[in-house]
Amino acid sequence: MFRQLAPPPPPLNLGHLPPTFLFKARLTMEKRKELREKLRACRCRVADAATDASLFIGDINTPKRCEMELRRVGIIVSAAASQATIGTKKWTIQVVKLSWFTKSLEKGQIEPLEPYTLLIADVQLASQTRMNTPASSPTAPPSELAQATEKKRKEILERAKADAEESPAPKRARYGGPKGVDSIVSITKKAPLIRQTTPTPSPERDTEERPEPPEWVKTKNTYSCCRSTPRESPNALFISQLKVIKHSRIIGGDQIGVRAYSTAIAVIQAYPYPLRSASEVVSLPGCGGKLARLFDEWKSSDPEPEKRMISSVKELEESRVYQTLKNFESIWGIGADTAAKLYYEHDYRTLDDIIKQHWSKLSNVQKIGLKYHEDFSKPIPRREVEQIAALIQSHAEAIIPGVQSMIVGGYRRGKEECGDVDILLSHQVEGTMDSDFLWHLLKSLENAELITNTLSISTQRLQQEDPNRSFKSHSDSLDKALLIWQTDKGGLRRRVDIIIAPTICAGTALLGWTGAATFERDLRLYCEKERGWKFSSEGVWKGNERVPGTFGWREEESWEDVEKRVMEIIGVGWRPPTERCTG
DNA sequence: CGGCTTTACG
DNA sequence: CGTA
DNA sequence: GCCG
Repeated sequence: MFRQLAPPPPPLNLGHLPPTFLFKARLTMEKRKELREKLRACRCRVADAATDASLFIGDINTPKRCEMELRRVGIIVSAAASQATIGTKKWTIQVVKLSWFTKSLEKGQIEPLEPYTLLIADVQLASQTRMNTPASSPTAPPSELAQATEKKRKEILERAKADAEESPAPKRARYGGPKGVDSIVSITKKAPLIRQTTPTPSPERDTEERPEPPEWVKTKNTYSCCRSTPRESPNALFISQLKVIKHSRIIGGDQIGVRAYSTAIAVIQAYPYPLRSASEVVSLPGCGGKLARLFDEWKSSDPEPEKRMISSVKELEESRVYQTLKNFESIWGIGADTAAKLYYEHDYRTLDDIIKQHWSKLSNVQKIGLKYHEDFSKPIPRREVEQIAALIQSHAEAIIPGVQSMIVGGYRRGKEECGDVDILLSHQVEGTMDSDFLWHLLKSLENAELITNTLSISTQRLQQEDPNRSFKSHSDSLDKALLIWQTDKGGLRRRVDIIIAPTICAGTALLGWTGAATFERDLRLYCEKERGWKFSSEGVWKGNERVPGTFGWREEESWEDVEKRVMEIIGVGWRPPTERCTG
C-alpha cells in the first residue's frame, strides 16, 4: 500500500476559525503542546486564555463535561446567572470534540464542525456571583471547643489569616478557582464605586500591555522542573509575603496548603516580569482566585512596593502563637506536631521553658538541636562551606584514592549563605564505595575532632536483603550521615550532611540532592505522571528496570555531565542548579 | 471530588 | 509516628 | 489551593 510519499499533504487552513482554545482534559501536557502546535501549523489562532476564545476543542464527549471544562477555565454558560453582572463580558461559544481535528488531519481536509459539536451556548465570565450553589450549610459552625490540640492550633492560625481577608466585602460564596477573569479583582477592590459606574472589566485591557508570556505560562505547565527558576525575582517582595503564609501552613501541619503555596511561589519566582494585576496572576499555572486576591490586596495596600503588605500576613507575624511555634519548629528534631504539643499541652512559650521544664522528655537529637540552636540559626558563608567540604574531601581521598566530592544543596544553587553543608561523595570506579566507606570516613573525621555529634546515620547497604524483594534491591541506595561539625574548638557548630552514592546512582544522587524542594517534588511527579517512571536519588526506574542512560558514571564524564545525561533522558532538559531556585 | 514526592531512622 |  |  504505497501512497504518494513525496509531498506532504497540504496543511489544513483553519485561518477562518475564531480564536480557539484547547481544553486540558485527558491530555498530558506534552500531548496538549503537540496539538496546539499542530493547530498553529494549520493557521488556527490558538488562544492562550480561554476567555479570549470562541471555539473550544476538547478530548471530551458530553455536553455536561463541556460545562465542567468551561467552568474550570473561568467561563459559565449564561442561562444560569445573568443577574448582577453588569459589564461582564458575554459571548457565544462552540465546543467540538477533539476528533474533529484529528479526523480532519487524517483526511487532509476540514471536516464539518456540526457532527462533532457538543455545545453551542451563550456564556459569560465566571464571577464571584456564584451564590446560587445549592450547598447545604452556609456556614457550618465549627462549634466544638476543640480540645484536640491539633484542631486548636489550626483554627487559631486559620483565624489570624482569615480575619482581614474577608472583611471588606460582604460574605460571598467562595470563589472556587476558575481562571482568567478580571472580575476577581473587584472582589477585593477597596473602593469599587467608580468601577461599578464604569463597567469595563474586559480581560483584554491589561492583557494587551502584558509582555509576551513564557511558553510554560501559555501551556499552563505546572512542573517547576521544566522551567528556569532564577534566584532573583522582580516579584521578590510579594513572594516574601507568600512565604510567610506557607510557613504558617507548615506550622499548622497543613501539608496540602504547603504544597499549594510552594507551587505558587515557584511559579512566581520563575516569572520574569513584575506582576501588574490579579488577572495576570491568574494566568499563571498553579495560581487561582486565592492568589489573585492576595496579590490584589498586596498591590493596593500601598503605592510604595516596600511598604506593601497583606493584612493576614501582618497579623500572623504579630501573633504570639505564630512567633512561638515558628521558634519551636526551628529547633532541629522538632517539627510542626511537637511544636504544637509543647505550646498547647505544656504551655511553653520560650526555648528556655522547654530547656527548664522538658529537658528529660526530649530525645537525644532534640537536646542537641536545642543546645546548638543559636549556632544553627546563623547562616554559613560560601567560603566556609568550601573549607568544610575541602576537609571532608581530603579525609575521603586518604581512604579511597580517586573519590569525587560535590557540594550540593543550597550551596550548589548559588545561595550566598547556607543553612547547612551537604556534600555528596562518589567514585567513577564501580564497587569502590562499599558500605564500610562512610564508617571509615566518620572515624577519620572524628579522630581529627571535626565532628562533635552524629544526629543520624543510615547505612542501608548493611541491611540484609529481603529475598522476596524485587530486583531493585537495597544495595544501590545512598548511605548518609547527619552530623554536627566544628572546625575549630570554640568555633560555631555547623550542620553537615555527608551522602555516599554508589557509582551507579551518581547522576540521580546529584540531581536529587541539589534541590530545591519544589523542583524535586515536581521532578518526581513529572517522572510518574508524564513518563510512568519512578525517580529517586537512587535511580530512575521503569518497573523493575533502570531506565537506560540514567545510571552509571563513565571515566570521561564530569559530575555535571552525568547529571545532564539523566535530565535529558528524563525529558526535563538540563539547566544549571542556579536556575532551580524554586524557593 | 480525589490527589498532591520520597523514604529511612529514632 | 514524627522528622529530615 | 489548584488541577484533572
